[in-house]
Amino acid sequence: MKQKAGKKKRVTLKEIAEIANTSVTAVSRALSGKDGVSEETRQHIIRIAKDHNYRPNLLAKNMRSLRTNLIGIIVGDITRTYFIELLRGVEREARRQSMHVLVANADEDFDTEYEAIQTFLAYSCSGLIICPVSHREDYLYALREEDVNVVIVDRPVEESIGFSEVLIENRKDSRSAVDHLLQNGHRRIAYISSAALQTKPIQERYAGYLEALEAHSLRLDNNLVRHIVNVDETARHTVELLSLTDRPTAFYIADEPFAIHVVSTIMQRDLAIPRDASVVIFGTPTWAAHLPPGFTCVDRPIQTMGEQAVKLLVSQIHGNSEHQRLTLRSQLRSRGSVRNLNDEG
Amino acid sequence: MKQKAGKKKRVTLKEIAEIANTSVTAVSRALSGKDGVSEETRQHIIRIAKDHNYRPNLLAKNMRSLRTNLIGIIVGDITRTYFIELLRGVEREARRQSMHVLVANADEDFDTEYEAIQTFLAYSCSGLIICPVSHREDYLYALREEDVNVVIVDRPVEESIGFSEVLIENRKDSRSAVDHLLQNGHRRIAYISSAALQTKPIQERYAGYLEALEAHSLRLDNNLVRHIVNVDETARHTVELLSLTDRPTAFYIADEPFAIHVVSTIMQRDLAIPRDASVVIFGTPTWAAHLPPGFTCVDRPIQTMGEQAVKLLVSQIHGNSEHQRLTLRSQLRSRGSVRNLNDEG
DNA sequence: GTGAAAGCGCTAACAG
DNA sequence: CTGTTAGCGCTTTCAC
Repeated sequence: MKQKAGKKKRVTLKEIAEIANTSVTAVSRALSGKDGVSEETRQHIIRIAKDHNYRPNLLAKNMRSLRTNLIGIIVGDITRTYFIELLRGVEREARRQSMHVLVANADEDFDTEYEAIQTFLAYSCSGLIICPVSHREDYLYALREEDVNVVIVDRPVEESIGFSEVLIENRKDSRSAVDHLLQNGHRRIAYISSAALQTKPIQERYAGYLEALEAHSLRLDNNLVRHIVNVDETARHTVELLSLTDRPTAFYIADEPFAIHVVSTIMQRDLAIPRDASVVIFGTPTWAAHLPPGFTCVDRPIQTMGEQAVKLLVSQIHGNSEHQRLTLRSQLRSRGSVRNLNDEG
Repeated sequence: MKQKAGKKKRVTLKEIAEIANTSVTAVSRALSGKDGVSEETRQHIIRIAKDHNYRPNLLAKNMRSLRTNLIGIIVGDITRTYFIELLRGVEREARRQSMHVLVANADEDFDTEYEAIQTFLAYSCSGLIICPVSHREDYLYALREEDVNVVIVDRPVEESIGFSEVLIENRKDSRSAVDHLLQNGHRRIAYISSAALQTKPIQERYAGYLEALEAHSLRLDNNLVRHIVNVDETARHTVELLSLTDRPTAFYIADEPFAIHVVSTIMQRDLAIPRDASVVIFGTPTWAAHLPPGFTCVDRPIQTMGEQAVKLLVSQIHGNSEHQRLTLRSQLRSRGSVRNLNDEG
C-alpha cells in the first residue's frame, strides 16, 4: 500500500554506527555532545549523521528517559484573541526553553478539556498549562495526586490544590475601569458581560463594577446590568439600554467579544462615541486602537502571562516544587471613547 | 529533587498484569479490544485498569508501531484570523478521525518553519499540513524523497513535487471582487496589499485585479496601487490616496490585516462609507459584518479548507498515494460598503 | 576512550 | 484462549 517510491529511508543510530564502523553507544554520545568519544571519532560520526540526514527519534528518546520536552496547553476557546495572545507568549517562551508545545482547544467544554489532558499525559507531556473551563476541581486534585506539573492560567482554582497560577487582578482592574468612568462624571454605567460563561474572571469583573459603584455611594440599577446569554442578543440589549428614559451615559463591556456588537449598535443608531455614549472595554479587540475615536480598554499583559506560565512550569519540571501564585496587573489604556462630563454645564 | 509527595504512580501494563495475575499480552489484548482473551478475563482486566486509572503510554505504543496518530500543522502567522479559522477546521476534522494535532507557528520565517517540520518529524508525525512561508521548494522535495505525508494549504507549490494541496482560487475570487466594484460603476479602484509578504495568493489577487481592469479596458493607474511594506504605513497611503485630485471611488483591500487601517483612516477624515468611498475586503475581519455599514468581503471557506486538508492527509496516511489538488471557491458577500454609482446622475 | 548489555512500555509473531 | 519472546530506537549503566 504505502511506501511508494520510498527512496530515502529514515536512518537510525544503529545504521550510522554500522557505517561509521563503531558502536551505537559511541554514536549516541557523539551526537548528544557528551564525552566518552575522541574528538576525531565525534567529528567523523557527526559528518556521517549529517550526510545521511539523521533525525533523532524523539519518541524513543523520550520513552527511554520517561520525560519529554513537550508541554501541553489547553485553551478555553481558540477563537478568542485572548487565547491566541496567550499562545504566542507560551510558544515564544517555550522555544527559548527548547520545549515544544502541544495545543488543544477545549471549546469551553469540560469533557473536551478533560480528554485533551488525558491525551497530553498519554504523550508524556512534562507539564500542562490549563485554563479551566469549569468550576470542577476533582480532576485537578487527581492531577495533583499523580504529581503532574500544572500551571493554571487565567481562571483561579482552589488554593488548596496547590498548583501554580498566573492570573490577572480582574476585580481590581475592572474596578479601575469603572472608576475611570466615574471620575469622568458618569453615573449611569451599563454593564455588559456574558451569562453563559460564568468563569471566575467574569464574576470578579462584575464584583469590581459593584465595588466601584459602592465606593461612590451609587445604587445599583439592575436595568443597566446585562448578563447576556448569546452574543447575538447583544444588539437587542444595547438598543434597550439606549431606549431607557434614563439612559446610561456609558457602557462598560466586561467581556471583549460583546464589544463589537455594542459599538456597532450604537453607531448604527447614529449616535456618536463618546458624544452620546462612552465606552470602556475589558480586553483589547484588534480594532480598538484604530477605529475612531479609539477605544479605552483594559489592556491585559496576556503574552507576559503566557511567558510566565511557561517559566513557572519549566521551573517545576526542573524540580522546584513550591507553587506560586503570580498576579499581574492590567493597564487602563485611555483612548478617545470616554467623554468627560465634568467640564460641562 | 522532584517527586514531592508523589502518591499515585502511573501504572503500566506490566503492573496491571501482575495485579490481574496474567500476562502483559493478555492485558494489552483486553485493553485494545482485540480478541484472544475470554470475556471474563477482559472484564476483569478492564476493571483493574480503570481502578488504577491506567493511561496507555502513547510514546511506547507509537514507537512500537512506528506510526503515530499525530498530525502537525505549521501555520504562517498565528495572529492572523485566517490561520485560526484554518486551525479550527483542522482540529475538528482531526478529532473526528481520532488524530491529534501539533501546532507550530512559523511567524512567516522560513527557518522557524523548517525547524518546526524537523521537530514534527522527530516526533514521528504521520502527516504534515504546511502553509509554506517561502518560495523555496528544495526542502519540500526532500520531504517528498523521505516519503513524508504532506498536504499543502493556502499557498500552492510546484506541481512536480507531487503533494496534495488545498487551495483557494485567489485570482478568480479577487477578480470577482473587483468586477463587483466595476459593475457598480467604479472606475478608479485603489488596490491595497502587502509588499512584504509576497506569497502566491497575494500575487494572484493582484493578477485578478489587473485582469478585471483589463476586461473592462481600463488602464492601470499605478498611483492607485499600494504594496505596503509595513502595516503602520497604511494610514499614510490611505491619506495619500484620498488626497489625490482624481481620487479613487473605491478601495479594494486584498489583504485583510490592512483593512482596519484603511477603514479607520477613511472614517477619521469624516468621510462616510460607502458615500465617499466604497470598500471591498479580501477576507473577513471579525468586525466586517457588524460595523456599520457592514463590509462587503470575499468570504473564504477557511474551515472547510482545514477539514479537507485533514481528510486528504488521513487518506494518504492510510496508503492512498495519489495526490490531489483541491480548489475551493470563495463567496463574495455583499454588505453595505459598496456604493452603486450607476443609478446616479 | 570504548563497547556490550539491559531496558523504557508496548505490541506482534509465534508456539502451545 | 493464552503466554513467551523479541524488538521498536534510544540512553544509561557497567565493565574493560
